[in-house]
Order: sequence, then structure tokens, then C-alpha cells
Amino acid sequence: MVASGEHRAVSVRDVAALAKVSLGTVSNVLNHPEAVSAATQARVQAAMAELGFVRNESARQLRAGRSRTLGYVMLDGSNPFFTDVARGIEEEAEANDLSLYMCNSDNRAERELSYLSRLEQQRVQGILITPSDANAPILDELPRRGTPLVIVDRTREADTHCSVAVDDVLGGELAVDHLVELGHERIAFVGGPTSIGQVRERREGAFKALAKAGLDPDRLVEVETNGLTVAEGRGAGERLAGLPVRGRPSAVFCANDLLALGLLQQCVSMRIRVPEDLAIVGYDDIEFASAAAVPLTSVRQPRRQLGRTAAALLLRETRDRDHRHEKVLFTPELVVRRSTRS
Amino acid sequence: MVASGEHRAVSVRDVAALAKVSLGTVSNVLNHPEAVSAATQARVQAAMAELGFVRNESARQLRAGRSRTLGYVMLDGSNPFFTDVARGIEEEAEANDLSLYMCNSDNRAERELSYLSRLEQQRVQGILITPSDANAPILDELPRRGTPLVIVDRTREADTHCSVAVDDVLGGELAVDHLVELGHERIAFVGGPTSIGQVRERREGAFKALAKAGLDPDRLVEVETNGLTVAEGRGAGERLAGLPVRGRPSAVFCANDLLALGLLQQCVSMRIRVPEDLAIVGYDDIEFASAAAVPLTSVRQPRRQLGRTAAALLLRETRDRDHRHEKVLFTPELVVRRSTRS
DNA sequence: CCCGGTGAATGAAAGGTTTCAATTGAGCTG
DNA sequence: CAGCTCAATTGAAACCTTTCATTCACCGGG
Repeated sequence: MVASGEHRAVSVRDVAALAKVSLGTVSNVLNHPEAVSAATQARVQAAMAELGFVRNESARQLRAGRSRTLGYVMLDGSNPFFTDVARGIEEEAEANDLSLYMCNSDNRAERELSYLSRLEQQRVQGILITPSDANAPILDELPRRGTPLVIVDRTREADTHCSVAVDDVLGGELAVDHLVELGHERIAFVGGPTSIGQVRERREGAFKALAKAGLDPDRLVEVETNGLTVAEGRGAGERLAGLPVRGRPSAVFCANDLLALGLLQQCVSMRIRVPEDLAIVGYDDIEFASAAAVPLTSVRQPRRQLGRTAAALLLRETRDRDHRHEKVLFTPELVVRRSTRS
Repeated sequence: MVASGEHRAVSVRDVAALAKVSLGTVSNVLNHPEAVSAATQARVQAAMAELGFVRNESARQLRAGRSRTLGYVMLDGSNPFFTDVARGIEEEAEANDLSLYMCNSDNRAERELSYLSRLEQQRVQGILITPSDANAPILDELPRRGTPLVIVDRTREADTHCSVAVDDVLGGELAVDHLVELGHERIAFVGGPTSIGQVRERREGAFKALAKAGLDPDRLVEVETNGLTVAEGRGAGERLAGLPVRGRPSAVFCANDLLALGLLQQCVSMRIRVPEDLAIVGYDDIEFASAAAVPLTSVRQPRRQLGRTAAALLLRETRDRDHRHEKVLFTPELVVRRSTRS
């Protein structure tokens, strides 16, 4: 047992000395126990326990040339969606005996850059990222310098990375198909800013659904927001309520659940009945969607699986000698609840 | 520019060769630029850029004997409370130019253990943890072997660690004080299992408030749950509604917001008016508390500051020569919203 | 002209691990 | 018992960085 004052770290050398073997043997006990006789193993293990030996990961990494860690740079740590994706990544990492660095860029380019640089210096095996800008040049530089990188929940035209995403156009289509089937003709889309790819694609899906149903796409009422938050959803609710009754929609498709929850809350406080006066569809199916006062119809994405698959692609890229980039596109699913079903 | 095939890592040695200086000089450019002439610095910088040099953090760590990273093992990654605490820790880490390993034990002892062991092997500067069991022996072993450890959102009798927590007894008291002031006499407490310290303390606060008001503490209606989730909250709502009208409480204090939200949802679907028929107080003041159909009165904890303070204590412990453990206790605050205000 | 001083650059050593070619020793065959 | 095999063990080298004592070159003062 080490005295609690000065801590000179216990190294394999110390263990070797106590067990009266060479330090190579100690290393073998740790990494190739089959090559060491049982008696020696026991002696070494005893010495390790007595000294409180803890492997030094830095030295291992240095020797190995790469770490046993992945990095995940997420766009928004306070959004349950990304937390769930992280969970999937974590599962896959754990299954491969790897650690995971989780970083939160908070949608700020400079934080993102700083984290990426850190991860590169750490020599992580690879990086998963939901980038704030899918065209940032750093995303190309990292793989070129030897750190594989997989893009999560975004895609890119060019064939430069593996990526994993969900078909947001289809998701938008599912949502509006559902509303059309229920007989709604005057439908609103709430979301923004349009700089966000997801918002554009989900809206595009809405247009497609309308066109398919033979409705005039121009009649889609668009309410643009400045972000995908509950507060913005409330604001959108006020604006919708302010429309002249003739032009007011009977159904709304929101670009995500936070918007939808804010909108719902605003409706309740303004005595607009959901779904009788206004049907609402959200997107993401976060946990609170089903827990809302009026449970929310929403488009579900396979979040965990998104993470697992992204991590699996990354691992394949690190192992394959000759690697071809792959883009995986998942299919979303509509979950119908009371907010559209009267 | 490196060819994209084989990647022999670029090291200071390569940079030195290209810049025609010794490798010690390259290191000086990185760590003590004031000791290097401007001309040489420029030459070295150019060489680094040309070769795409990336510092090897493992080697630095090995040389330095410790990493430049903290570790945070959180109890439940999908609970917004812990995400916010993490955010605070991250801020403090960033301010000190440290990285942060975020790990999610998911309230499972074996995962917790595995992460702690990993962090120790990484030679992190220190560990922050919300332990599943505050008395686990590993919590003592780590500091003894040289890794400082701070306990977050829990306290311990013994004076063995720094810790940061919020006064949960006071929080419970605030909640029930408020209900008593509104004239409620028959009050329920919803929460469980009682193996969770927070649940016990918040309930104790409720008792204190009742006693203080001269009400018989035995009249507190206790509804024990199997966890702190939305689903459990719904179940509690059903049980409350099943009580004979005479014994039914007019107000409920829930051990956290998830329970409260579930309860609220159940009330709405059973046409129990909130707050007219039943007033509800939650705990944590998560974002969705204010976004609920009936905005929720809740007890707010300084989550970010909890994280920041914990990290600051940890850093002080790593720096101070002679350290005395410190316990910080924050004060919660009642946020009144519509769920109690008719 | 020499000396001391100063600013800049050098090169070896250290840090803990893993790997691998080399060595040892025991057991077996002929 | 010589020669061989095989399993177990050894010890040195390599991974990359930082530090620090040393060296070098140059300048001004005596």
C-alpha cells in the first residue's frame, strides 16, 4: 500500500522487481497471458495488487501510436436527440472496448474547431461529428492527416466521408400525408432558420406530400422561426392565432418537437383545442412528446441506431485496408397520438 | 503535404530536420517561444505547416506524468439535470484549458466501476462523479492512489472528499411551505424508491414544513414510486385519483419534475383541474417544467453552478499542496408558476 | 587582446509501455 | 549422452515529447 504523501507512480518495472521477473514478463501477463506460466502469472498478479499498479494509458498509446478512444462532437448537448445518439455511439464503443470523448460544440464553429484539434492531438481512433457547417474545410483535413471522420445526421454531396442520416424529406412527407388523410387542406409549416438543412428538407417533404395529394403547394402557410426551441414554438403559436380566421390553418407540421410543444402550450393557454381546432405534428419523438398534456403525434427517428451505425462505420474505416465511403440513410416513422386524432 | 497512403506520423524530429534546427528548438517554439529568435521561430512554424505537424498528446502526457483532462461520470445521461451540470463543469474545464471526458454510468455500478478504472488509467487530473452508491469503496481508493475525486450532488458523512450538493431538505421545505401558505392542509408526497438519498431528504423537508405549520405530519399522504420517471408519475396520478374523495389531497409535492409532468398529464386526461382541484409542485425546474400545458411550479437548483463549483474544487485540490476537503451546499429556490396559482 | 556575460541553440536523458529477437532450461529422441 | 525442440523468460529498442545542463557565438569593457 502506498503511503499517502508522495506519489511516485508504480510502473511495470516496480512490479517486475517485486515479483522477481523481467519487465517484459509483466507486460506479457497483461497482454499475452497465454505465454506465461501459471505460477509466474500468479506471482506477478500478487505483486500488482500489493503495489496498487495502474496501467499508464499514455504510455500504451504512445507505444501503440494511436489511442483506444473515439470522439463525438455533438451539436447541442441539451437537446435530447443528440444525447440519445451519443448513447448509441457509446454502446458500440463499449462493445469494442473503446472509450468515448463526448464534446459539445454548442453550434459554435470556434468551439467545434478547438475540440477537433484536441481530439486530433489525442490521436483518437476516429471522430464522429454533427458539424455546424457540413462544408467546413477541417472536415476534409482531418481524414487527410489520418484521423477518420464520420458525419452524423447530415450528408454531403461529395463522396469524402462516411455518413449516417435520416431521410428528412420522407419524414416531412409522412407528416403531411397523415394530415392530408385526416382531411386537412389548409396546413402550416413551422420551422427555421432555413440555414438548417433539416428544416429545408422537412419542408420540402411537406411540399411533396401536398403536390402528391393534388393540393396547391402554394397554400402551405409558412411560419419561419429563429431557432428550434420551445420559446420559438410559443411565438409561432401567437402568430398563427393572429391570422384572420379565413386564412387560419387547421393543422400544423413543426420542424421539431420543441417547437411543437411550445405551440401546444400556447394553444392551451389561448383555449384553442388540440386537435379539434388545430392538429399538431412534431418531429423527433423525444420523450416529452408522449408526456405532453396532449400527447404529440411525431416523426420518430432511430436515434440510438443512428449512433450505433455511425460508430460501426467509423470502426470499419479504421480497420479496412481499402475503404470505400458509405452513406447510410435511415427511414423515419410516424407515431400517431392524440394531437392529431380527435 | 503527406501522401494519402501510409501515414507515418510527423514528429518534432521531422520538423526539426526540415527547419534545420535541433528538435529541442522545435519544442521551445511550442512551449517557450520567448527563448527562440524570431527568424528561427518563423522557419520552424513554416516547417510545421508544410508537414502538417500535430502534437502528440500521449507523449506530452507521458513526459508530464499527468494528462490535461478531467473526467465526469454522470448518473443518468438522459436526465437534463445532469446534462446541465456537465455544462458547468465543461465551462470551468475550458477556462483552465483542460479537456473533459464525459461518461454515463446509467446508474449501474459495474459501468461506473469500468469508467472509473479507465479514467484512472488515463491519468486524468481528477474525477467528478455522481455515484450510484456514495459509500462504494472505490471512491476512497482512487484518491488514495493519487487521483483526486469530487462528489457531485451527493454528500457523505465522512470528511474524505470535496463535495458539492444542494440542500434537498430545504428544497422540500420550500415546496411544502408554499402549499401550506396557499391554504392546503391535505398534501401528498410522490417519490421513490427511498433508497435514493434525494427522495428521502426532500420528503424530510416536507415533514419539517408541516410540523412548522402546526399540521400533523402523519397526515402527509405518501405515494411511493419505483423511479423518477414520467411513467411513474402517471401511475401515481391514477393511484391518487383512486383515493376516496374524503382522503384525497388538494396538493402534491413530487420528488422531481418528471414525476410531476407525468402526474399532470394524467390529471388532464382525467379532467382533474390543475391547480383548482389539485395543485402540483415539482423539483429541478427542468426546461420542460415551464413548457408544460400547465406551467409547473418547481424547486430550482443551480445546476450549472453546481458543475462549475465542483470543477473548481477539483482543480484546487490538484494544485494545493496541503488540501483540506470542503463541502459546498447550495440553496434551492422556489419558482412559482400556474400549477399552484389559481 | 582577453574575459565575462548574454542570448540562442543543442543534445542527451527521462517518462512507462509493448514488441521481438535472442537466450535459457527442461524434457525428449535416437 | 549429444542434439534437438519447445515453452518460458529476458532485455533492449522504440514510440514522441519536454527539460535542462551544456555549448556556441558574439559583443562590450577593461
